[in-house]
Amino acid sequence: MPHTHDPADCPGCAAPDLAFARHDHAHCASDALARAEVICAEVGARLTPVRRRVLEILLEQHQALGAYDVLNRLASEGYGNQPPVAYRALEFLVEQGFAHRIQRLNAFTACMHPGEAHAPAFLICRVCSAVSEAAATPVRAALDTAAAGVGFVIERSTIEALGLCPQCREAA
Amino acid sequence: MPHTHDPADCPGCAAPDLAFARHDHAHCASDALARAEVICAEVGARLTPVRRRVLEILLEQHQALGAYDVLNRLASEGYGNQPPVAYRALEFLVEQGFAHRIQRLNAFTACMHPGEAHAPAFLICRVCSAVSEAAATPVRAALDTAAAGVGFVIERSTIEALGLCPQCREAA
DNA sequence: CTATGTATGTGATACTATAACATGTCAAGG
DNA sequence: CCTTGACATGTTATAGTATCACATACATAG
Repeated sequence: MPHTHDPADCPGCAAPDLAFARHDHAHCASDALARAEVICAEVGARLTPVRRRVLEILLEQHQALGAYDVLNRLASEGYGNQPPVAYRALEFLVEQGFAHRIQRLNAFTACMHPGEAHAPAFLICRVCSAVSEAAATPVRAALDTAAAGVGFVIERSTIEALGLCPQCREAA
Repeated sequence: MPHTHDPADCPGCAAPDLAFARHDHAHCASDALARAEVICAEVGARLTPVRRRVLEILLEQHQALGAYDVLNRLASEGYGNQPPVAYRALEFLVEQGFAHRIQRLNAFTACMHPGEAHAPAFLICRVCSAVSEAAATPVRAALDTAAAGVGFVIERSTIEALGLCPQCREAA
């Protein structure tokens, strides 16, 4: 049941460090899914069963999953079990902005802010593998400035950081 | 013949947009190689024939080469022709800071500033495939700020941008 | 109903990367 | 000198990631 999204109402959205903070993940996930459905309806994209299921799988945790991890899940649930099945669904989700590819991990993670224009940076914990989508507007601005200085026009950017999340840092 | 490196003396170093600017590439490449030799001597690392040759190959152009591209070159010149040969040499070069891995391309490019501490950002032209190592200190600072805001400690960062270099932009 | 575009199924293959173990090389210490 | 140990390379095999190409199904507009 899609519902209007009020960030103030959403424990997940309220925290910028979503992936690293305790939060109502069921809400967080169902909300992202609902927003994806709304966006698809608006733009006429088709959130088919496989695509929807892949998004659900990605939304289960704040980590990145490899295409073959996704594929194994799909296969065990009766969907196709050939690589293109997973890759095509993932490609669709990335195109629509419902998921992001994490270059460093050759893996994919659900987008926590579908529909909102954003230049994301990803914070990847090397211990617990949590992936957090950080606000990167200033980062992207600095990158644009550096590029503009040499006459380069940026079309897509990849900003990823590997390190320790607050919890794992404290544990160490 | 190794020589002392004076940036003011180096047409390459003078331009921040090295890869995109016309420059004395022979000088640019031989200089980077010479600096790598000096650094190896200083830290006791061994720039063996394969490693040196791989660095020379990477230095031939301001583009990124895949491990298998490098391997093919090596094989055609009588070095080993198994993947580990290339991967080990590339790993050494990256560890020593003589080369960088471009995550987006699964490829490697020679470092234009070996020995100088730098948090590089890479500008990748999608048309001519040139890769430029841009000054990214402000970018990295913005990223550190964003990470610190959520208590995340960055250990390694990947900052890459895909787009159009000045030449290709003009041509389009 | 059927033509068309889009999505999926499927087999094969290409590309990227590492494990594991054998062999070679070189320099320091006996 | 020679041995020993650390590092580098050679080689086989295999793991992991991604795409091609073609067949089939499915939904919707005309």
